Amino acid sequence: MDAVFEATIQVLLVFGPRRLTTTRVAERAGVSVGTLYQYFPNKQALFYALNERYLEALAERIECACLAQHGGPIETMIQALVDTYWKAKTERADVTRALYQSVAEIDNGPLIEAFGRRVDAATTAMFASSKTVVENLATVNLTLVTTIFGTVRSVFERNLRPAEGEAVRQELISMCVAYTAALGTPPAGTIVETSLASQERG
Amino acid sequence: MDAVFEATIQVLLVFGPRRLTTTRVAERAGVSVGTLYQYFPNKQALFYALNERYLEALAERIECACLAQHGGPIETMIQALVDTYWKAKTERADVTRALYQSVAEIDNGPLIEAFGRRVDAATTAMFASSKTVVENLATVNLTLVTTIFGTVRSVFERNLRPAEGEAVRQELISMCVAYTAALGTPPAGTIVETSLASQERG
Amino acid sequence: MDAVFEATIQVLLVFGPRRLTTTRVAERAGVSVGTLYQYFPNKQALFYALNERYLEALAERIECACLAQHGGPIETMIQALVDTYWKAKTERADVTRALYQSVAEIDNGPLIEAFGRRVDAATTAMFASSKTVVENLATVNLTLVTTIFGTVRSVFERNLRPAEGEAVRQELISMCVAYTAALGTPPAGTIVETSLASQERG
Amino acid sequence: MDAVFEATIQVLLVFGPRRLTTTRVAERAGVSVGTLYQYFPNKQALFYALNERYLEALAERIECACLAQHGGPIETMIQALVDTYWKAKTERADVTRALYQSVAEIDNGPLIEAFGRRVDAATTAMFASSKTVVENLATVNLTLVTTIFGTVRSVFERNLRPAEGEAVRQELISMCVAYTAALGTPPAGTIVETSLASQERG
DNA sequence: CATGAATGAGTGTTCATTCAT
DNA sequence: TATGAATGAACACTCATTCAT
Repeated sequence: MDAVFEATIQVLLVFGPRRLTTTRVAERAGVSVGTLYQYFPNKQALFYALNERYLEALAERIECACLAQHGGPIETMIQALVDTYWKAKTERADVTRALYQSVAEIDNGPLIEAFGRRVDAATTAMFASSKTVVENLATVNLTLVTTIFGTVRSVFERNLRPAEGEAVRQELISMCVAYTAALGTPPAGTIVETSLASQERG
Repeated sequence: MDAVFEATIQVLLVFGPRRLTTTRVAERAGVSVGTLYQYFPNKQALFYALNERYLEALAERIECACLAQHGGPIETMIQALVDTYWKAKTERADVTRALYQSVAEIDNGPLIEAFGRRVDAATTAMFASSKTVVENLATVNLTLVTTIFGTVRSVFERNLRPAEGEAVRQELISMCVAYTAALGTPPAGTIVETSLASQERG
Repeated sequence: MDAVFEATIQVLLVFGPRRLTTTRVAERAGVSVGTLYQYFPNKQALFYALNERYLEALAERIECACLAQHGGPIETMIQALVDTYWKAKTERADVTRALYQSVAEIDNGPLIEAFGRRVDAATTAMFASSKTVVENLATVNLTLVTTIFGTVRSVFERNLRPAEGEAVRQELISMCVAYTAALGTPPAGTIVETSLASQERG
Repeated sequence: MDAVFEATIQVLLVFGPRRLTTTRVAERAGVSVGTLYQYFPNKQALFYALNERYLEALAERIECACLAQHGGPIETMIQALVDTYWKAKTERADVTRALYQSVAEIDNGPLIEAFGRRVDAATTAMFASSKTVVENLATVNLTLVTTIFGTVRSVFERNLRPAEGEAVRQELISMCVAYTAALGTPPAGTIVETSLASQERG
């Protein structure tokens, strides 16, 4: 079973989503096609399960990391969040890349959506536990999570060199920290206006 | 020709990458398959051209927007950058989604890479023209661009509701502004340390 | 197209319904599988078309034969009917056998039903044109047609030797003639009672 | 064992010959596939046994019915023969239909042939015991049996409504009786000529 | 004996690509 | 140059059969 998932990733990386065949996956996993179809009713189910499993593990990991930061300072929270997500995506970059490709096989939209909401909940709870009171936490949290997710994705997509990726990771933390730090004190005279402020008026 | 590109996007959206066939694209474009193959030697070439064309237009648009901000305040630059990119991706969300799916057909990695570098150059030039001097501009710029690219992608991927997307867009601007504002004045006593500083020492 | 039908029959006879594959049919027909699928959307459609075409031709042939007998004596009508049907089924016994086997591929029930009704109509019209008035013509006709159809089928199914088949054919005519002849004069004192009589009373 | 046969029929009726699988049969019969293969070496053997068993039972039933009529009047014999066969086929119409479909799995030709010959023997003996002497009994008997077999089959195949089927059954008896009654007295001046006469001359 | 997971040859069907018209 | 019928390799999936437990 694990072998099948691993094989799927390998085939995805070596052959790409177009030339991934159930036969090839089975072969690589060291089982027969028939066996593959005893585990998964069809090809899509295999991909769905692969994504589900991956996102489940990732969600748990993030939830765990969030819980560990409860009550701490917001900067540490952000750093922990970025680091956890980044590490999870980076430590097995091949898996990450493979899963990005699996869009060709299934529409993992709903899975990603659910995953996002789940992480939102965990991080919101974490930030809410902070001593620093954040106004409009829902929006701020959504922004942080979406930004972090996206930046990691973009680092992969742009195929940044390791050093560049590392730099972006550290800067992302700074960015998020600066953002939350600035939340309470909007600098007067700026053109820029946060949605929080505008929404409060509107 | 344009009809073919448009048809490709439509078919991609309606049928998904798996059930996209050259015949269907040709049909939708109002030409015969044979004609399609006179324009493009094969299916991949069609997708390559589609992506290339799209990214070329997008790059130009961003370059243009950057040039317009030369010499201005950094906040306006950021706002312009985010707005331009966001608008480009949002105004034809269907195309954006379709192109995200085209990974199944071609590995657009190199195209995206090149596109990123080109945007980097344009934004770096823009930021360099600002009165505010930014230390370690390359890294800062890379972070900004990568973050902006990624966040937009993530908004699509997470399928955020329009209001949420809008909120994230505005907050992203705040975030980038706060980040650049904080660059000159690293708050003492923080755990967080920017990669710039650490790299300068390392 | 005709080649495909012919090939289907050949493959059906040589390999049987289980080992009939679209590839084999195409091969035998001298075309590629792809071409086969341009004529017929799927395997079942091929079989449906084959049956439809065959039954259509057969129905026309019978209708034609029936028309030719209009106004004649009933004995000649019966002989013509049996002979026409018998000849049609026998002259290409391979086709007949092949079609009997195609039940495995499609449920040709509706086709057969419609064919039967169509023949019923033709024969009823023919018998109605006879000088001999037949009471309860609908039932008599149904019996004649059903019996003739069935007997031919049974001769094939039982794999009777040619001489036996021929004998049965001739006797079947006698039987049908004797039946119609006896219709007007039910022999007194018989245990047997025709449904006509019983229905007339009931 | 009986459960397996019953299950086979059920699966045949519900899924049709194409989607009948050994696994499904085993499942329905409440045993494992392995067990199924201990009873029957392969799928064909199962079908062969099913047909054999059915035809054996049917033959016995007919033989029995024939014996019961020995020495009686020919009309009663015919009625008994038709009724016995008709009832056997009709009382479990589902089984009858299922067996008609099993042609896809095995060529039951030889079984049917043997069955026919066996019935021929039984009915010939019966008719021979009648007080009425039938000339050319072999041919007459073959005709009667073949006609009866076929008519029943045709009633199923044409999917006649119950009332129609019943009418045909009664008329079939009349027909056979009329046929045998007319055997001794060939009506002068008819075009029709029985094969008996023609063969005797030829 | 009974089980049912594992096997893999075989099948229906698709679709990128070609080429005669 | 445009066409679209023809091609056939490739694929997802099935199912009769085996055999370790």
